[in-house]
Amino acid sequence: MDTELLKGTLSLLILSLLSRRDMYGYEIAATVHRDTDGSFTWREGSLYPNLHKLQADGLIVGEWEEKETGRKRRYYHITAKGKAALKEKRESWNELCRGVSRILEKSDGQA
Amino acid sequence: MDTELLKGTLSLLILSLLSRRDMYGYEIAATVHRDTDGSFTWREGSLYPNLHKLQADGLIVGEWEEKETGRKRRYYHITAKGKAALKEKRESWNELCRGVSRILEKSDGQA
DNA sequence: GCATTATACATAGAGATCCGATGTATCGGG
DNA sequence: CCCGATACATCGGATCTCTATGTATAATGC
Repeated sequence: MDTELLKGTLSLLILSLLSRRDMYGYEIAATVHRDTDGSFTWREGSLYPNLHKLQADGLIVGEWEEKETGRKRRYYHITAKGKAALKEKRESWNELCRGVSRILEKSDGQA
Repeated sequence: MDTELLKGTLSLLILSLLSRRDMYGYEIAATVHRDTDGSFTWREGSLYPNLHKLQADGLIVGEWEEKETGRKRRYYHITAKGKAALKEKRESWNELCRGVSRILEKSDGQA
């Protein structure tokens, strides 16, 4: 996978996942990895700074939770502002797909 | 349009356009702008450095041409290496679309 | 019991990309 | 004759993701 193409999709997918339910960082990465059959593998160096940024922008909020038997995890919850941002990012994504598809289809069969 | 998502698509689309026919820089930008109904607007600061890079990597070759009545333009031609790279980038793009779609669809209706 | 692996968070530095600003020069229309 | 569109180019900045590294705890294997 050309990782360069991934840029910008991280925030979109994190927000999308958190719209399902609250999750913690490690769980988010594992879910994406599983749901894409291993196509997407996010590194800690990409994931955690992005989560901090989304929180700083007020799109998500994180809270430490210590389960009875488990270890400490920081669960993230999407905010109203985050849901609005998700809607916009979804639309941007669809617009990007449409645009790229049009160019690729017009050039099809000539490569 | 969230320009962050555009990253990585520039090279893909340039190669795709040049697989139709030879084009010069300004024409490439104008074609993309037109074919996407204005969704994509590439700036000179993105376009020209990228063309130079593609040429440095041997994926395209450029040649100055001075038409009888026109001004000087640098026409770019895709190489065999460029066509191979285009094929790979197309596949990466399809993989990205599949992956993102899966995540978004699973989360649909909950945002 | 003890070592290794998986879980779980975090940051620093490097590399790559795209954009805004700026510069040069030519061509055509009013 | 000026101005906008055409046509190329570069620089610096902002942003993103990755690699590498660090800390700490729980579970697993032997």
